[in-house]
Amino acid sequence: MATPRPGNPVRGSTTGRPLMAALDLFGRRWSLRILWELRAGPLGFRPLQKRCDDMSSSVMRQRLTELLDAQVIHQLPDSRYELTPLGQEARHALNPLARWAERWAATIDPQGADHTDDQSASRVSHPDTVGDGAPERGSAD
Amino acid sequence: MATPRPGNPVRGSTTGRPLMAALDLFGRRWSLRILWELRAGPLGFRPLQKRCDDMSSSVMRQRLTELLDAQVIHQLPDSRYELTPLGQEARHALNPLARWAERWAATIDPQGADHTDDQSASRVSHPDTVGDGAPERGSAD
DNA sequence: CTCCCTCGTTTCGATTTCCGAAGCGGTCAC
DNA sequence: GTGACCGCTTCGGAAATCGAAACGAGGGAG
Repeated sequence: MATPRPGNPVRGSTTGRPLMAALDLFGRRWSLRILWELRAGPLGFRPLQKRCDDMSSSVMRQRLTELLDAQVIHQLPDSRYELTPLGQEARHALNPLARWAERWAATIDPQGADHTDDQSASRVSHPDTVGDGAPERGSAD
Repeated sequence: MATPRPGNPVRGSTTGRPLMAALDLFGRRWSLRILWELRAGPLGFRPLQKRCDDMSSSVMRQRLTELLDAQVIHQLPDSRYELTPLGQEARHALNPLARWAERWAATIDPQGADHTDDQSASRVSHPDTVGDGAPERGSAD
């Protein structure tokens, strides 16, 4: 399937508006997750796959190709995958969504839910919630 | 398919971390688009469908059910769909992504810009990308 | 050297999701 | 009545995704 690019018609939108292209690209299964899991640094194929809850390798290859094509990630000489600067920006654009998810959890689930099989919702220690890999940013959040 | 909720295991993640639930919910086709198209105010089923580039009604019903279930939208007495406060927040959390999409377009387009089977690609000012809808009434954006 | 493990990647059949068109019952205008 | 919307459902076919197996390449251990 064609990699969505701004300026082209995409799935579900005949006009190539950038946002629609982005919504197509990131609306595909696992793309956002891959972006998210690469936040802490480059990862190889199989390690990345494991982090993504062992997603199927065929789909993973497909997503990686699309993200490479969209210049959101690139491949290092040692063949690991890394976010491009553009990719890092996209990843940062995800922060508000992550924060919203926390509020969401708190709102629809005020007491009942014990998502206690992991350390969600109220902890800052896990490098996994909203924490950027890099503390030194002044960028656009 | 079960509507993703924070605190439950979701597709592709056995832990129910809120972000993963959100990524599952919004990673499904059209969900983000629906959120986006409801930004300007409540819409009925068919009008909304038309705005979403005539997506198939079956999938639309499915997405609506999930979003209702997740309390991101609700249904008015006249049966139109509207963002809940929570939904509006989610919709706002999308703004950075919309802005990123613009930068993305600007970055990767200069080179590959011959996708000329539509009218796009070189105008930089789309009136409809980040602009919150409904300028005609002073809503709270 | 062989044995074993990991790596990136491809292939293929089975399952799930999505599409798209048709149809249902309802309301309102003509 | 007819016709045009409406919210919503059904169903067959197309497409995306899954999951497991396999490939060659590389590396370390014995």
